[in-house]
Amino acid sequence: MADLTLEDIAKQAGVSRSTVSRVVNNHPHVSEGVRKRVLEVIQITGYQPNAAARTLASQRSWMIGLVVPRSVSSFFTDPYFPHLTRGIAKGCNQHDYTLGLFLVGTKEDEEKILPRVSRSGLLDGILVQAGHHGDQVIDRLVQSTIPLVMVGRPFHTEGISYIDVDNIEGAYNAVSHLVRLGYQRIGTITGPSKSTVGVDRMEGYRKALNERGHTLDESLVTEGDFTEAGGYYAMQRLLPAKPDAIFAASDIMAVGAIRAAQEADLRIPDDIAFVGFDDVPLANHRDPKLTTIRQPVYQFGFSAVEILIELIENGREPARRVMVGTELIIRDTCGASRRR
Amino acid sequence: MADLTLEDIAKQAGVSRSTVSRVVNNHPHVSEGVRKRVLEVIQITGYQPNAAARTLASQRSWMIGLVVPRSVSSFFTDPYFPHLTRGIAKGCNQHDYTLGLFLVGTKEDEEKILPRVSRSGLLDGILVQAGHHGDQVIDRLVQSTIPLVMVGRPFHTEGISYIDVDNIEGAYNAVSHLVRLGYQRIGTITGPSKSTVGVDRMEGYRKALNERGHTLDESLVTEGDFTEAGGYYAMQRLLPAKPDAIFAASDIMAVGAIRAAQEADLRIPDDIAFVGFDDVPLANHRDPKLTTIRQPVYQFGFSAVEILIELIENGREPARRVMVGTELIIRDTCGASRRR
DNA sequence: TCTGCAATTGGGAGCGCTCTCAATAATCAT
DNA sequence: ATGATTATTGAGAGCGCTCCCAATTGCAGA
Repeated sequence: MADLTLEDIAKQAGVSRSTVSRVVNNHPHVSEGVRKRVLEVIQITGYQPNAAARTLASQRSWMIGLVVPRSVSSFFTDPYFPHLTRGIAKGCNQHDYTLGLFLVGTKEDEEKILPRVSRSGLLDGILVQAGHHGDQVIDRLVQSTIPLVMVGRPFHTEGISYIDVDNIEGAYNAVSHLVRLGYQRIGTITGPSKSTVGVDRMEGYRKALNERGHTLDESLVTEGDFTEAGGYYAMQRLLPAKPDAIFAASDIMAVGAIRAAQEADLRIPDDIAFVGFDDVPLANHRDPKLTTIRQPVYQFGFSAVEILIELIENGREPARRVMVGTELIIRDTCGASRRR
Repeated sequence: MADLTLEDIAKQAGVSRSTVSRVVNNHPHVSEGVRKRVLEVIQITGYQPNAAARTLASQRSWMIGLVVPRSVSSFFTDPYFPHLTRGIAKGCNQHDYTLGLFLVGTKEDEEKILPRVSRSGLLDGILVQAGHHGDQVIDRLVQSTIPLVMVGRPFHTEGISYIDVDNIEGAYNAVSHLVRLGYQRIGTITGPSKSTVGVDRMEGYRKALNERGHTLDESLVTEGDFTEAGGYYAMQRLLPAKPDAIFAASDIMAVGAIRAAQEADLRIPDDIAFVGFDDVPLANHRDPKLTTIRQPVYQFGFSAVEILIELIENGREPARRVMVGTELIIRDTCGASRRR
């Protein structure tokens, strides 16, 4: 099964190594008869070309790496990652790439992983999940020469390729929806201001209020960290300002915020409305069901791979930028069904 | 930075390729002076040995693969996976292995992935997440010659190495706890009977009832699928049998079951008690907080890697088996604080 | 000083593939 | 039939490393 070489197949098929190589790689200039015969031998023997030898000779590993920096702590808590990973895995599979996973957990991990991913002969390209501003790994990776696509927009974008969800527009739509429903004191629980996700969703909130003639009240804005507990405490901070609606920059935070609101004996959506962001399954299983912004995470991962492959094949320049749209999912917590 | 070869380093340090190789691989028989000089050149130039060349020459790729079969659908819904993956990634990192991720989503994925993982020169060993009985990928992988460790016990274990959580004991402890608290009609929502996890947790339930003089009432047993919705419907099926306590084979199902119980106007734990399994963070953030069995998932993944590496280095025979223990986490839903 | 031995170093083959280039075979126009 | 042209095939070098073996060096003991 294993450990057959090109030469073995060649011998069995009565041709040369070169010819077998041509067949395996689907190159032209092989007569139909020979191609068929070689294919047959390969079929029977179950021959698989040796990955290392192929990589060494062709200088292409057909492997890409997904690097998740240390500052991406939501790896555990957020269903975002399983879906992203699935999309990426699917993309790799479909294009015959192997996926390497590099999770940076600690500073030591960082020291081991950085040299490894930039080592020649291992990866053809790298996908980096965007993290916090100033993350070591991201900064150092970006200046390597290997093709690279950021998943999520980084703070500094000069010359670097990325794919991102249109967070500004998503947040804008969420908040506009609340405005349209007539809410007057719309607060927000933002994501970390050290991440572009956090900043952009805040920007969308700001934009929606402005365009629709609301003034931004600082007492209705507070920062969360994309965790349930973070949302809970954020809501407690917001409560004194008497908001009648909240846009939470993530569903998980919305869940925490709702818990805090309920503990304060507020009814949802009668006393206070909520819109989240992400559309995690959880949000659809609770009562009341969460109105939210859905992002196509699976597709997002899949596309990231395709962009990277395009980069690998056609060069890094110019940098590619892709934005993907979102969708407003109206459920119970925004009160749309009972108002208007 | 990249594309330096051993030969380049050798030239710069005024020694031979062989000597540099010895230094890089920390082999003996290099004089201190030479070693220092070579190390210096490597330091300055940022040389990294070419992975493919090394793999080809040494027949070791220093890479292991994690294969997640199609029948493992909980990949998305369960926090188990992020933690497992983190543990595995940590193990790889610490032992200087690269981690390859192979998620099998569809039948087509299967056809692409199977040849790839068994291709020589790519992986030194494979970790396979246990899935359902009869899963193609698992069966075919197991009979390959490459070192392999199953994460979770498979149905047929002859000759194969695995690491597993002691599910029987965990479930036994959970149910024993309920018995001790005096509950009389203890029901269970099991996992799929096609998985050993499901079977074992059921076995623990059975064992606890038997040993403590309860008889097993079939109307108090129903099968779930490790999802929230599955738990919800399972609970609805159980309700007519009037259980006063439920052991759910996973927290996620417990959450669904609790929702169903609450909709039926049962108070928890006064009217009905719950114990889950997994200790997902979610379970600790809700009200009432879930009593559960904690499994050391991170450690589990880490150990799996170490077992695999041991296999790679010392051969597949004999098969290694490791069981890891669990811990009962007592919170609100079992009613321990108000009873006894 | 010389021999013997161990420690250190260098040279060479080879891992299994790709890819260029030359050789051969097949095809066609003349 | 002949030379020119093109399609098919094979040989060989080389990708960058490891590892064996032989050569060299250093040093202790006689």
